[in-house]
Amino acid sequence: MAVNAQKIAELAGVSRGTVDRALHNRGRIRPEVAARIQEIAAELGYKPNLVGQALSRTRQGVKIGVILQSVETPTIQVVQSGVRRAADELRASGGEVLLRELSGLDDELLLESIEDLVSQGIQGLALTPNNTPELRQCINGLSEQGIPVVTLNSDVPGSRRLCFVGQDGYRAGQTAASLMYELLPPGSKLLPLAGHLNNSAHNSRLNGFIDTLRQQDSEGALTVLPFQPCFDRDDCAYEVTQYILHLHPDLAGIYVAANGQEGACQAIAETGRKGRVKIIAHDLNKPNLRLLESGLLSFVLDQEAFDQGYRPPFLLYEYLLHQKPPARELLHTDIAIRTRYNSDLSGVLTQYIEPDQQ
Amino acid sequence: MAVNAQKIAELAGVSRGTVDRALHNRGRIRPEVAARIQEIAAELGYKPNLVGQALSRTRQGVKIGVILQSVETPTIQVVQSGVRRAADELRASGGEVLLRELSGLDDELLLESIEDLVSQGIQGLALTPNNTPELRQCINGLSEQGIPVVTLNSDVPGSRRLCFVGQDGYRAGQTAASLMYELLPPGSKLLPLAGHLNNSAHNSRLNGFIDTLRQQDSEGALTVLPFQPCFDRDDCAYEVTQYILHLHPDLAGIYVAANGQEGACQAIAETGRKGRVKIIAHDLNKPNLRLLESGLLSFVLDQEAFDQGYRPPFLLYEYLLHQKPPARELLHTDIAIRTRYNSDLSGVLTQYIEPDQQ
DNA sequence: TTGAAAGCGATACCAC
DNA sequence: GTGGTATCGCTTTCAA
Repeated sequence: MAVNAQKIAELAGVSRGTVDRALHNRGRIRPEVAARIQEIAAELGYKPNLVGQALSRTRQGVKIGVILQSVETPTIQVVQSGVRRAADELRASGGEVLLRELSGLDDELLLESIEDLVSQGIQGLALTPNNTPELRQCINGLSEQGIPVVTLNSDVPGSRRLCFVGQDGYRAGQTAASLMYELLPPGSKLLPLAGHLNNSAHNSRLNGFIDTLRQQDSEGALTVLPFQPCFDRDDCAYEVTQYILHLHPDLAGIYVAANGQEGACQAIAETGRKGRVKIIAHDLNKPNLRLLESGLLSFVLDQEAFDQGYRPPFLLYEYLLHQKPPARELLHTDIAIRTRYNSDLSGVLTQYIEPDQQ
Repeated sequence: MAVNAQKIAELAGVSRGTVDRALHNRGRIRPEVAARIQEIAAELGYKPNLVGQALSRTRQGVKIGVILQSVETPTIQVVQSGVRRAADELRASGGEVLLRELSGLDDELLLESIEDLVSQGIQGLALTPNNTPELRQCINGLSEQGIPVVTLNSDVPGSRRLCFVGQDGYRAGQTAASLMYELLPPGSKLLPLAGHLNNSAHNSRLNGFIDTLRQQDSEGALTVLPFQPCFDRDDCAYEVTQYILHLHPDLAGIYVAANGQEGACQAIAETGRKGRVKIIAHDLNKPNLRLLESGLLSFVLDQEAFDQGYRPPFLLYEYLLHQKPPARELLHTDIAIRTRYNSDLSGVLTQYIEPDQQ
């Protein structure tokens, strides 16, 4: 049987309440008594029973707010299912999750939603933020008010958020680069396709990709063509790919840093170059899984979007209930390299990539 | 505020105790009362508060046994750190984990350890089993006694274990095959290196690998040389690789299904074929990470050994405390494709692959 | 500054 | 069959 507060109390000749105050530096206790109690606790290797702790604290009730933007996109829908799962599980532990789902990116609407949730009495907030000065200020303000904030999927670097949960885009781009390096013979020509030019998450992927290829040793070096923006549109990607194929019939690889992979794949398929032009894209979802299975996509780099929704409520819960901060300020989700054979393990993944489930 | 047993009791005009019996079909209750209570509970969407439930049950105390064999191997050491972490976390919830660490594979010693743990009063057991008739019988026996068993890392198929947590070797082999298929030009020669001929886990990798390559369409087909056993020894792998290189100077890829990757890599490096012969091996550990970084290994397929140790104690805990069986009988850990760029995310992985930590 | 006691939610035991 | 009550471990009043 593990030691509990009662045992320490007996050994110290005081009451449980006193032990509690000593161990949590709550004051209202004679210093020498506190010291002795802490000594005894350390000696016995006392660890508070988290279940008891949690149960006791449910008296205050833990209320956590979550705001997701761009819920119309497949990736955020996976994030969403992670949040829902977390909400379910936390409910079974007396926690409450208030979820707001917003379409598109709208700073004003976002700030309104925050206001609303705060007025509902949330004690912690997780959200997909916009990287604007207003929002940074808002996050810092909440933090000062004692409402910890977790950013997810995208970050506001340098703000006073508790932590960020999401992909390390630069690293993901590097990973894509190393895959290309393995896949293609020296001297091969590579085309990077960008999304919107002002999307910082996608840009860091692109930078990671390009930087890494530039660093390759000269003997195995690949030729990187200038990147082309596609605005996350398949029709643009299709057109660009066709055009580049025309200019460079010996094109050997395409890296789709944002969206548009279906367009690029179509162009490759139509020109009979399937398998001869290797394509790497991001995010495991239904269409991408099909492209993997058809052999048009060589790899998909997944950002584990489910985790990005699932973890933040728990991180806040832990922080609020046990004062336990996250292990790191940046909690980068795994960069999962997916092929057709490791994309559907025991049905675990399929439920994540199915956004229209209920 | 979520509904609790008290509220249901009030609405039904009975006591909490009666509600409890009704909801858990414990008998000693008038059927019509039970029915009414269940109806009310369903209507209110009652979910028992898991924290309260857990706390209540700590009175009996949950004692879980874990037995690991071959603790001298790097992979099992990672499993071990997963078990230790789980033990720590469960202790904070009133659970107790009794861990037995055995060197090598020894059926007799294993059975003794089981006996020992059972006599200590464990209510659930997780272990790395040998696939022998005696052990199958033992597992079935424990299961009948009401002691659920979880197999981990390797399985005893068809036994009455609660579930298995570990790699799907066949799928892993398939993944390796698909990587080779992407990496190498049509017609390339491939060498599969096996471990011991009687290791069923390693054999299923090999089968997955060979089957998948045989199914490739003829236009992109690769040539698979007869596999060579290396007995998990680097010196054997080194010798075999040198010999095969001699016979087939145009060798383009090596798949190390078991161990011996360092020997194979050395042979490739020494003959100046680094990068020209692609090598894929299993399990992310210190030496393999170095080989990845040096570029000798193209990919490492990791089996997430940490999870294999971490999850079983929780699965048993959940089962014992809330009668909640695992989602599936086979809980296959992710087949993680690792390159140098996605092998060390935020330090999360490094602590797993560092077996000699405390 | 300290102790005693009342919860948190569910379960188990003992009366009736 | 059913209700009452003690209990798990901890936090938080309220008295003293």
